[in-house]
Amino acid sequence: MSKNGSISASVIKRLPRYYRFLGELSKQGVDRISSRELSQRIKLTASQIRQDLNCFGGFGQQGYGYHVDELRAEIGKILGVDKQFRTILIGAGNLGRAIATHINFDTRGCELIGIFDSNEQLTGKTVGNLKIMNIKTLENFCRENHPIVAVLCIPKAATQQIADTLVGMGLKAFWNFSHYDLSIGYDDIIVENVHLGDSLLTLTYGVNVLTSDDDDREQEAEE
Amino acid sequence: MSKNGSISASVIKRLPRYYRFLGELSKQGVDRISSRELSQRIKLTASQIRQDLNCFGGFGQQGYGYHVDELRAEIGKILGVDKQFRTILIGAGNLGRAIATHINFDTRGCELIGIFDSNEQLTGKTVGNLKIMNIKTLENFCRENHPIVAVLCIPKAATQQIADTLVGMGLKAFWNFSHYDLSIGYDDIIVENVHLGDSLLTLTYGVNVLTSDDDDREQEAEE
DNA sequence: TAGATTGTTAATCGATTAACAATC
DNA sequence: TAGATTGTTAATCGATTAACAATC
Repeated sequence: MSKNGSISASVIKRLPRYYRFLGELSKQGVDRISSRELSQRIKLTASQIRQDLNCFGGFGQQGYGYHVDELRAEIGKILGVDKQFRTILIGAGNLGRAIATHINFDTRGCELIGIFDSNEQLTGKTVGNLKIMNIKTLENFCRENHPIVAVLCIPKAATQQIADTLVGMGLKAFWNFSHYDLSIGYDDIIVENVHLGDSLLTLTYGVNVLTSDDDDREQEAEE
Repeated sequence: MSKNGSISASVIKRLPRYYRFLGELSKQGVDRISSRELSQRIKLTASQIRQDLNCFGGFGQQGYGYHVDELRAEIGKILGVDKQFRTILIGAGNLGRAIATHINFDTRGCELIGIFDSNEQLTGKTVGNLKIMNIKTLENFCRENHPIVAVLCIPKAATQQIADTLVGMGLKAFWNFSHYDLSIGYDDIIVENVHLGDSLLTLTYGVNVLTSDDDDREQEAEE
C-alpha cells in the first residue's frame, strides 16, 4: 500500500521535528519551502530531509520545493495525528498529573480517557477534565473502554507487573516514564521509554567535561 | 589526561543506562559481571559494551570481567555524579514542579538551588525544600550564587530570550523542556532538549503502523 | 597451566552526505 | 525555454559487530 517497508528508527525520530517546524512555518504564513531552506532552519542537511521524506513518497515538486501545509498534513497522517487512540494514564503523582495536563493528547493522535492511581486519597480528584480512578477499577474500565495506549508514571518496582496486566487487557503501546527499561519481552507491543534521569546525566556529563577542561586550562596556566 | 578524545554522542547516551543497571546489580549483591552477562540484561552486544567502556579506559580484567561496584563508580565519575553543579529551574508550572520534586538532582551531579516563575501568585510557595522566587530576582540571584545549569520549563515563546539572559549571566548548560529547539546559537553551551511531544508522536507513529497493519489483514481476510 | 574474558583491531553494516539526472 | 529543486543513485562516513591475540 504505502512505500513504507519498514522505516529506520532514525528517520521516524525526525518526523515529529519536521511536523513541528512545518507547523511553525505554516503559522508564519510560509506557503512553500525548499529542502535547503528547511535544512537551515532545522539544522539538518537538505539531502537528509529529501531522503527522509522519500521513505514515504514524493511529496515535493521539482523546481519548486514543498507546499508547507500539504507536507505537514502528509507527515501528520504518517504519524497518526488524525487518529484518536484511546489512552489511559497510570500514576497520578506529580509527574503523571503534569503529563496529563501539560501534553495536549488530542492534537497528537491520542485521546486521554482515564487516569488511575493506587493511592485511594487521590480517587475522585480532578486532573484536567478527568477524575482520578482507583487502580482496582482498571481492569473493568479496560474491558468496557478498550484503551490501547498507556502512559506509565509509576515506580520502577510496579512497572513490569502493571505492563503485563495491561498487555493482557489488550493494550498495545506504552509511554513509559518509570525508572525501568520496559523494552523487553513482548512482540507487537510498542514501547517508548522516557528516562528523564538518563537525560539529566547526559547533560551532567557535558557539564563535567566542560568544567574539567577549564580546570585543565587553569592548571596549564599555572605551570 | 584521560583517554577521552571526544566521545561520540551514541556512546555517551548509553552511559547512564550502564550506570543504572550496574546500580541494580550492586543492590542485588552481584560482585562481578562479564560483558556477555551484562549484554544480556541490558540488551546490547558484549562487543559494544567493551568498546564503549574502552573509550574511557580499561576497567575490566581479562579472564574475570568487571567488578560491579568499581565499574559503577568509574562511570559515575565520568558522568559527574560526584559533582554538585549549581542548578536553577525556570518555570514552576505543572511540569516544572514535577521535575523539581520527581528528579533527585542530588544523586545526579546537580544541586537544585533555586526555582523561578513569572507568575507572582506562585512566589513564596514551596516546591520540595525550595521557595519559588519571582523571575525579576533572577539576575540578582545569579550574580550572588553563580548557577551553571538551568532547567527550562517555560513556554516556547519565552525560551530563547531567557536562555540568552542566562548565558549572559554565565550559565553553561540547559535542560530544556520547552517546545522549542534550543540547540542553536551558542558555542561551549550544552543543551539537552527533552521534547515530550515528539516522544509521544514517535509512539503514535508506531501505534498507527500497528493498527493500519491490522486493518490491512482484515481487508485481506474479506477478499 | 588451562580457561575465561578482556582490550583492540578488522570487517560489516547502516546512516548520512554528495552528486546528478529527471522534471516541474 | 532556462532555472530551480526534487527524487534517487553512488560515495563516504561512522557506528556496530565479529574476531582474536593479550593476559589475568
